[in-house]
Order: sequence, then structure tokens, then C-alpha cells
Amino acid sequence: MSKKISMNDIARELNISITTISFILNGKAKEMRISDKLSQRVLDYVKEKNYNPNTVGQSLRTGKSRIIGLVVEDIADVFFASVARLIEEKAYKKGYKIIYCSTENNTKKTIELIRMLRGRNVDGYIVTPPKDIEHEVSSLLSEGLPTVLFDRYFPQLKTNYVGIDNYNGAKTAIEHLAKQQYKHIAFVTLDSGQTQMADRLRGYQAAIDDAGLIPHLLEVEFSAKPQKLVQQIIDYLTQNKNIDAILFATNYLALRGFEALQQKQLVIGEQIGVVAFDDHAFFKVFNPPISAVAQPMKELSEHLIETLFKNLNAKGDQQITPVEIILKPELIIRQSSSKKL
Amino acid sequence: MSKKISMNDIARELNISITTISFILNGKAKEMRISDKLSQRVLDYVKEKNYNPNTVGQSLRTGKSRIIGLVVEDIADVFFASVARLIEEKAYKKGYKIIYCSTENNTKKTIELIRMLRGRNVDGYIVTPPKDIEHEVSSLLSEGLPTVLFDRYFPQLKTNYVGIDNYNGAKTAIEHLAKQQYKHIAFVTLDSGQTQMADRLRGYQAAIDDAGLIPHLLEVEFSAKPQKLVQQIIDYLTQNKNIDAILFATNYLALRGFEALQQKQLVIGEQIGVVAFDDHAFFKVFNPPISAVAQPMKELSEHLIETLFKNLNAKGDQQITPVEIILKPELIIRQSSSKKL
DNA sequence: TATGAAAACTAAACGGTTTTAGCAAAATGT
DNA sequence: ACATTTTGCTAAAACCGTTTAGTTTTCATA
Repeated sequence: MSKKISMNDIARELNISITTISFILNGKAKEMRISDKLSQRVLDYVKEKNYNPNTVGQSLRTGKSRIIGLVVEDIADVFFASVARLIEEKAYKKGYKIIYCSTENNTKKTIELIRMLRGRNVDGYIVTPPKDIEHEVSSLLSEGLPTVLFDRYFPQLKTNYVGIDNYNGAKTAIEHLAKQQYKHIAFVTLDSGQTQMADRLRGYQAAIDDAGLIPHLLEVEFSAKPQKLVQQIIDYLTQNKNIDAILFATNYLALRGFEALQQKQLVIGEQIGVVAFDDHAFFKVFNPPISAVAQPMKELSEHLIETLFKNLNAKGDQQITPVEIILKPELIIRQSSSKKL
Repeated sequence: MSKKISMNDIARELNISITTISFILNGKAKEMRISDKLSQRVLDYVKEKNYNPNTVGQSLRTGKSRIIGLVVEDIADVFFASVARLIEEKAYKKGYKIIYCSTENNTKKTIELIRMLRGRNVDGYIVTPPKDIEHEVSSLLSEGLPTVLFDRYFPQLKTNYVGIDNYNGAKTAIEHLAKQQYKHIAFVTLDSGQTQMADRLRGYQAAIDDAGLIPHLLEVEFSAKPQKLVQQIIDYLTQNKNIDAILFATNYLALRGFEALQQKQLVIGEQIGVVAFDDHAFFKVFNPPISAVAQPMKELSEHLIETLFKNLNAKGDQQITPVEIILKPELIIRQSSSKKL
């Protein structure tokens, strides 16, 4: 397999100009009126020697890299990992690779990451932004770098955004619980203040109001360690013994919540009704199966990548107006939220 | 924030040579006898203008990219996603980024992926190899490109490898089940023929033999759709009604298995004992909690990245002899595998 | 047989950094 | 006073592919 050969090598070997090779390899042979005979000779040689253009050279010259930067909160989280996988698949088909980074929701780290990606000529950005990076994002925009936000957004910033209707997702879940005759429905969420969380909270409050119930809100510390999270939920349940149902604002919170319920010996689906935001493969086979507000993962990823590609392909300064795509989540009702009457 | 400034811009602005700037910025000022005064002037200017060297230029020149290629079976799988996250964190601290790709265990796709990464001057490779890519891997090796395999390996190939003792992992799990007086312990695995699966199977067989029990083996189709997997397990259980415990060879198989058990109305921990290979966050809060053979994720990732870095830092042709690191998995016993006596 | 135009191809610049080799000036030694 | 060394800095090549702005050759037309 020897070492890689370069365009220069080919030019020397075939005794033609490097430019000619470039034209032929980039499908500009016709346009540049290269004879079919020469074209074929080059193409054959290239195939024979198994030549691959050096991506780095291309990138340096063109300023493009065919790399998409995926900047998410935590790549180990099922939600983000699933999105990553689906995006990767679609990107791959169009010849793009993904560089991913986990922000840990850390503003400083995220800014560093975006700068690094920029230094690498990354062509497009898919980002779940933490707080206070409006400036960094808008600087991407002002440089005309295709960017799509997802999961959360900045209300003041006109960007591409793909997400779900968190308000109605939460509202529908609460309506369902209310219909099941649960009377003291708690909402366990994070104090992160991000838009998706705020929207879910508003949905919860609206539905509770509509049903004439009392709100029970637990906002746990965003950056707390798992053990502390569990303890906070246990304490809350101990102090609010009347709670008969819980909506967890994320998958991860549900996990911690289940630990708390386990320790309090409260049986899901019997003493307490449960719905979780974001579905999880294992929810279906839980005992009892767990109800969930499911995000349409495939659609989400499709819209993300398509929006990005639309901007990627927009030639030059031809500005594309940012789009906001809000998808409908689906409430999947399983036994964890049905009172055995 | 205007457009990026280049070394050329700095050189022109400060009226000095580009070379001098390079020396100063790369800590070679002393060595190259640049005066402190000039050094400081450049450093100040660079800071003021918020200059960042163009990574693509550096990469073209040096042949290095500070990128690690992570080629795993499926980035959406918790096991791989967790490894990805841990590796990313460590790599980031050393100034490396990750490009990841999912192989789907497809040999052809994997070869393409590795070639693409090579074209991007990726500095090192962490790979869970599918079948029949020995040649591609050994060609990486022969070019001196740092490579570490994990999860599975090629017995005939002398490579860096980090994995766990799958044989004893399975063996210990079965010993535990046998001690719990389970008499007909099945092993549900894949027909993929990969080393990690083969090792687990050998461990199962050895333990079954030692305990004087009859083996019950179900090898499901590797590439089957979820629904088909579930059906295969259901059929197997229907035809082998005496089975009272199951060891699932992977997390993913356990998920399908649980679906099958659910449909057969067999209650885990009561009618049937269960242990899964690979732990999962949700196993702890299952009802009943699921026993698992847990891989030491942190250690695994640490060894992966450290082995890679050792090779990355090995100057020139100074060959480092490949290492094989086999970690001990831990059997976490929960209620799913204890007979209520 | 000029004249113009199309056809076929190429030199050179560009992009940003690193490295090699080396030059001029100042300092030191004899 | 002259040779040698050290200091401080730089030009130019290299890395690899793309693009601009040509040049030369060939062919058709008047």
C-alpha cells in the first residue's frame, strides 16, 4: 500500500500539468475543454494508483472541510447520542463527517469549542446552546456560517431552530394525568432556566390551572451530583406526602426520580403515577411500563440536517432567512400513569 | 469580530518575518535567539487581535491534525456513547478532538471510513473492528499510525487492544446463577462470531459444564430487526419451557429479551432469573433491579486513551510494542437473579 | 492568406504554517 | 587588527489542491 501519492506525483508521472488533473478530477474537464483522451488517461491512472485527494489541501484552498460540528450537552445521553447517530448517517450520505463535542452546558467550554471548530474550517454547526453564548452564535451567523440550534433556543436571536412543542408536550401529559384522577401532580424539573425547560414548566402550569389543581413544583439543582439529586427528590416527597403523580422534565431526572421512589418504597403505577419527558427504549419493558412524552427523533434529525444543508448549499452571500421548525411530541401512555380503578 | 487574521497579516502589520512569528508562537523563540523585546511585542499583538493559528494550515504542513478517529459499532448505543464521552473528555484536555463514525458492523463501510479519516490526517484511531478488516488495520499499523482496538480484537494480529475478560465475566455470571439453584440457564447471544461474543460463549459453556448442567443456547441473527429478535426469543422460550434463567450477551439483547418475557408474561425474578452483559443506568431502578456483568467504563476509556497517547507521542520510527490490556468485569448482583426461597 | 475564434492546456498565485539554510551585525577572543 | 563566535533575524521551499488568467495550437471563415 506504500505511501499516499499526490497530484504532483501524478503530474510528474504523466507529464502533464497539475491544473489539468484538477479539472479532470473535479468534473470540469468538459467546461475546460480537456480532450476525452487525456481525461481518460488521467482517470485510469488515478484508479490504478488508488489516488485520493488530500482533504487537508482541499480544505486549505477552499475554506471548506466537509465537516459538521455537532455541539451537544452530553454525547453520552441517549437523546443526544440518538440524534448524533441519525445525523451522522444522513451527513455521511452527503459526504460529510461529524466532529462532536460535549458542552456539559458550560458556557466557557462551549465558546472554546466553537472557536476550535472554526479554526478547523468546519462547514456547519448544530448546537444545543448553553446560557450566554448568544454572542458567539451570532458571530457565527454574521460570518455566514450555517448554524442550526436545537433542543433550546435564544428568543431574541433570529436563528435556525429545530425543536418540539415543549409547552403542549407537558400540557398534554398533565391533562392525561388529571383525567386519570390524579389530584396532586408534581413537576420535577431543573433550575437551568433554558427555554425548553421554561416551556415545559409553562405547559405544566397551564394544564394544572385548567384542571383546577394545585401546582407542586420541584426545581432541582442543574449541576448537582446524581446522589444529591436523588436526595432532593426524596426530601421533597417526604415533605409532600399527598403527591400522587409526577411528571419528570427529562429522562435523566426520571432515572433519579425512580431511585428516589425505590428508596421511599413507592410503587410506580400503584402509589404514584409517573410520566417522563423523552422516551427511552427501556421504558417499554419496565414493570410497569413507563409513560413518556416522546420526541420524534427521526423527524427531528431530518429537519436538523436538511436545514443545515439548505444553508450549506446557499452560494455566497445569498442569505437564507432562518427557519423555526417546531415538531409535535407524542404522549405514549403506558401503565405507569393509569390508576387501577 | 471581523474576519480571521492570518500570520501574514501579523507579519505585515508588525513589519517582521512570518518565520519569526512562527518561532515565537511555537515556543522556539529562545532556541532561535529571538530577542525578548520582539517576542513580547508579537505576543501582545496576538493577544490583542485574538489571533488563532489556522489549524488546517498547521495540519497541511505537519501532517498532524490533533484529531482522533473513533470508529465504533454504533454511537447511539449506551456502551459506545459512554466510552465516546469519556474519551472525548480526556482527549480534549490534551488538545485533541474526536471524529466519530458508526460502522454498523459493516466491513465495507468501515474500510471507507478509515480511508476517509486517513485522508484527513487523523492522528490516531480507536476502533471496534467488524469482521474482515484485518488488512485495513494492519495497513494502518504498517504506516505507523497509532491504533487501539477495543471490545473485540483479531487474534492473529499484534495490535494494541483494550478489553475485558469476557470469558470470566460470563463464567462468573453463570456460577452465580447456578448457586441460586437455577437449573436450566440459557445463554442468548449473537451469531456475529466476534471475539468478545465467542469468549462469552466459552465462559458460559465452561461454567455450565463445571456445574453439571445442560447448556441452552440461543444464537440470534446479528442483523435481524428488533421485532424479529423478540420473536426469535419468544419462540425459543415457547419451545424450551423448562428454562428458568437467562444470561443475555449484551445490553441490547436484554432489551429484546425483556420484551419477549413481557409478552410471554414471565415475571423476571420470579418465574425467571436474569443477568445481562453490560450494566445500564436503568437496571438499578428496574422492578426488580437487573443483575449485570458491568464493564469498568472509566478504566476502559482511560486505558484506551493512554495507550493511544503513548503511541502518539512515540517519535518517528521508534516502534512501541503493542499492549493488550484485559480488565476485570464486575458482577453486580441485584434481585433479578435471586430466587425467593 | 490573413483573421478570428474555439480548443487544449498550463504557469503561477493562493492559503497558513513550519523548517532549512543562511545572512548581517555585534560581540568576543587573540 | 583580524578572526571567530554569537546574536537576531529572515528568505524561500515545502505541504497539496484549486483557481485565475493566461498561452499556444488548431480549425474555420472571408
